[in-house]
Amino acid sequence: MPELPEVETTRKGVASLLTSRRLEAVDVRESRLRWPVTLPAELPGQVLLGLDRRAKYLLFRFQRGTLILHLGMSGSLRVLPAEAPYLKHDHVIFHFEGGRTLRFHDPRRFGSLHWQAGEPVAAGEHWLLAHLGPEPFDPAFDGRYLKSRARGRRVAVKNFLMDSRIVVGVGNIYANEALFLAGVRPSLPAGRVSRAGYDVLAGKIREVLGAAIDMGGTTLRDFVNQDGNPGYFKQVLNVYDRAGQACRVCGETLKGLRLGGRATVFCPKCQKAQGFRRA
DNA sequence: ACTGGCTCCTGAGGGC
DNA sequence: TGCCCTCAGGAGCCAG
Repeated sequence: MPELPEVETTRKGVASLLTSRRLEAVDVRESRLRWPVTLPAELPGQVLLGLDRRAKYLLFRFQRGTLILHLGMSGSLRVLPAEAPYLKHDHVIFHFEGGRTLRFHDPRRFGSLHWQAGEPVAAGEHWLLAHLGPEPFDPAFDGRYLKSRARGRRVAVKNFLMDSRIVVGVGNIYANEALFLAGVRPSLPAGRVSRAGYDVLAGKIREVLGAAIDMGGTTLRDFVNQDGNPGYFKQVLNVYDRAGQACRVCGETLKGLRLGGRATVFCPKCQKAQGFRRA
C-alpha cells in the first residue's frame, strides 16, 4: 500500500529512467481501474519532460498535457525492457523510445489514470487536485495552520490528519506513528488538541515521512519498487500493526481500535488525551 | 459545514 | 492440501 514515501521513491526512480524520452505507444490492457481509463490519441509521440508529485498523485509532464497517476492501494510502476514478459495485473504499458517500457501493475485496481490537456502547470486545475491541502513539507504546514483548521471540528484527530483537504500524504501508517511520537491520543476530537500538540504533530509528521523517504520508503505487502525488487522495512514502526504488543517506550500493552473504519493503534500510557511527550 | 459510512477490488491469512 | 470466509485499505461520494 503505497504511502507518500513509496510514491516519492517511485517518482525519483521512474524520472531517472524515462525523462526526456519520447512515448511511442500506450497499451491499455485493462481499463477498469478506479475510473475507466481513457487516454487521448495525442499522447503517443510526446516527450516526457519531467515527473512531479502532488499528494500521492504522480504527474507525468508531457509536452501538451499531464498524465495524472495514482497507485491506489496495490499499484506499482516498473521500468523494464520491452521484451520482458507481462505479469498478471500489468494493466497499462507505456512504450518509450529506446525499448523501455513503463508498466502500471495494480491487482486491486484502486489506482487511476487521467489526462489533463494543456500546459503542464495546468494539472493543478484538475478536479482531483483542486481541493488538496498543503504538502507536509510546505512551510505553510505547521501547528498554527492545523490548529486553525481544527477549530470546532469533532472528528478524531487521526481522521482529521488523514483528510487530504487538511494535509496530503498522511496515510494510515504514518498517522498512527506520528500520533504516537507526538504523544497525542488518536481518538481525541481534532478541535480539542492543543496548539502545542499540533506544533509537535506537524513536526512528527514531517519527521516520519522524511525519514521514510530518505530510506527509500517503508514497505508492506504490495509494494514493489520501480526496479522490481521487493521492498522492505527499514523504519521501525512503533505502533502500526502492533496492537496487543508492548510499547517500545514504556512497555504498556498497545491498544487497537477502529477510527473512521481504519485500524488504529496507540499506547494508553504514552498518548494521553491532551498531552504530548517532549519532542 | 460536518460527519460517518459506503464503495471499488484482490490476495493474504485464519479456521477447519 | 484446500476451501471458504473475513478483512485490509486510498479516497471520492453521498446521505443525514
